Amino acid sequence: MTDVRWLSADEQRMWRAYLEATNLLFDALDRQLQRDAGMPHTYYEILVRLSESPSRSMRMSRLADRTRSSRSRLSHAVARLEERGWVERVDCATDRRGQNARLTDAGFAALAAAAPGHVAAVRAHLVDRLTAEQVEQLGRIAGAVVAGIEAPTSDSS
Amino acid sequence: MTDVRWLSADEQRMWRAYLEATNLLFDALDRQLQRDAGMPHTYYEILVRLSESPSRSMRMSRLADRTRSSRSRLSHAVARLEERGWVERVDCATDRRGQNARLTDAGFAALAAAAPGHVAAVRAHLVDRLTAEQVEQLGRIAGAVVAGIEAPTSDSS
DNA sequence: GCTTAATAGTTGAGCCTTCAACTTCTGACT
DNA sequence: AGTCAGAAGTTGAAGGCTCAACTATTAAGC
Repeated sequence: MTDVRWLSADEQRMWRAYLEATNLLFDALDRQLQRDAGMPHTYYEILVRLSESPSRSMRMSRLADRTRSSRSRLSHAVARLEERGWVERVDCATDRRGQNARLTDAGFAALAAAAPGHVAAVRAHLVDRLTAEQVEQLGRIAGAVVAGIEAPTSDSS
Repeated sequence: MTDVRWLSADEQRMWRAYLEATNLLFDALDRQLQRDAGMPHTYYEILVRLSESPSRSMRMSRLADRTRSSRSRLSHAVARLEERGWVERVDCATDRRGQNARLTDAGFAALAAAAPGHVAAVRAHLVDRLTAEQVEQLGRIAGAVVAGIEAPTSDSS
């Protein structure tokens, strides 16, 4: 920790470009969803995960892991989604501490209404701007980053 | 807009991996900065941009553009930074509407103190997990995304 | 069986961001 | 000079996120 390994010129360029692209992209997607579907992207993801479960419901902690969200964040989010009638909380049968979040029909409808516009935006801003090769490259790069953060190497300070 | 071009399996995989990686990465970086330097990443970027200006100051609107931030966000942020004594507002000489944000010595010191830990985190979580080739690939990909969002093709609905 | 540690989830305060006004000033046009 | 559209910044309210407590329940160790 005594002397710092600064970024090289190439690394610096990449990092700033990545930062810029990601900021722009996420802002654009969030704005599109907020405007056209009345929800932030994190809520959209929650609905997606629930919709993919056969029972359209999932344990809170599992849902938090899947959406890479803190339990606190998820708890607040589900409370909001419940107010809108898009999600219900159901007590867990086997564990009295547990809660299941269940997607309601209204929630499914909201998701179905939001999806086309969102996918179009993801295409317009990201997927359709890349070659098939780049799609593969980005997938690999993202995988490496996820693996690195999930399995902290050593100190992590 | 009548029928939707959903993502292919490959595209879907990439998109989710990218989403996951970016969420994890930005959360990790934000937490590191907040914990060790007491500032969110957006504030760090503001300080960086100011520090790179010869006069250590910049017009508010220019700074907003450079940091990809809304004017409102920047205004709030600079207010916060001013409270901490890291930035000062200075009236613009040539345009009475204008304000310049100026990095103070204390602000520069705070940035200098924060930088090593932040760079180490960027390395640990991103740069050092990629090959030189991947650094170049990601730079190119990010550039394409930025170009696409900056120059909206057509409808953008 | 009893104690203790760990898990599941919630809550409230504080902070950051967004959005939509709003004020002030400049520049262009007449 | 006079008008008026647009630019520069700010502000306050509303909503989402983080952090640190906190409750309730389960699992583990003795």
